[in-house]
Amino acid sequence: MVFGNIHGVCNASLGLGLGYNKEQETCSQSDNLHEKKKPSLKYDHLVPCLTLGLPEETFQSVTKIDRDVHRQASSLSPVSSFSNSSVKKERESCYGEEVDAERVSSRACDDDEEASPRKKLRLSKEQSIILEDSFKEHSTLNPKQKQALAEQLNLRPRQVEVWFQNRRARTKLKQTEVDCELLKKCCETLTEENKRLQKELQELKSLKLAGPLYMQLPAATLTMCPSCEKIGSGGGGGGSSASTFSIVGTRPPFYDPITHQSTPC
DNA sequence: GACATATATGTGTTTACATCA
DNA sequence: TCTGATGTAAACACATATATG
Repeated sequence: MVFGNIHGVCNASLGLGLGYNKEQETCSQSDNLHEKKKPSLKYDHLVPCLTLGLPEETFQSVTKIDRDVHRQASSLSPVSSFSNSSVKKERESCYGEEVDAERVSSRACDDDEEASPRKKLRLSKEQSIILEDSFKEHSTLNPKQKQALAEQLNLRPRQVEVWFQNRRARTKLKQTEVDCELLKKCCETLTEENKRLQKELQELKSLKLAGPLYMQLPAATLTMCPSCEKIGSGGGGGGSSASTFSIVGTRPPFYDPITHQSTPC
């Protein structure tokens, strides 16, 4: 998510985005058939980040999901799941017996599932707890885990799969809401920052009109660039616009409202 | 009865893999 | 043997339907 040029500070754009720590997640799965990584879409480690800089520096948002691992898992799996709807329909009609058998074993307390084909399952508290715990461990399941959970909970693998899908959706929704709030706050902060910068720019322009800036400022007001560690002379050999010094007492131009750190020139 | 939530279903996309020319 | 095209299966996200409290 990138919001470029929200407030348009001169030629630089403001990038307002959500980032995430790319910390390596440890694979908690016991049956590491396929060194499964968690999908990067997972929001648990998203950390909001604001960038104030050139467009090319704007943050690249959540990367494409690494699906490879799931494919590998699926290809290795002895368990067939009816995830593809068309296939599912076909198979349900062809293998009705199998499906019915699954239904019968799906829930101990559902005696008359034949009566209502879409009677909604209500998970018991224990089942929910186990599923939640499992979800905390890993938000996606490989076929083996799915099967094991299904057996443990006396549910169909499909039900476990659906529960995880819906659970991921809920997590994402909640995270989106949190992110939205965060972005609003960031936006407000940046708006204020933009105002301040505009004001500062006006002041600098007015100073420049009156003469070279460095001639007007006491030496004590010049600071060293944290990046190149030199005091820029501004209008020396290059362009005066690339000045590397800033005025003490004001925040540096590229101020990160989140980290409260300035970006070096 | 309206509403929120949980569960289920349908659809489209992506990817790995197998097969074939 | 290598390579690109093609088909298939599996898993997912997402939207939506529907049962339930």
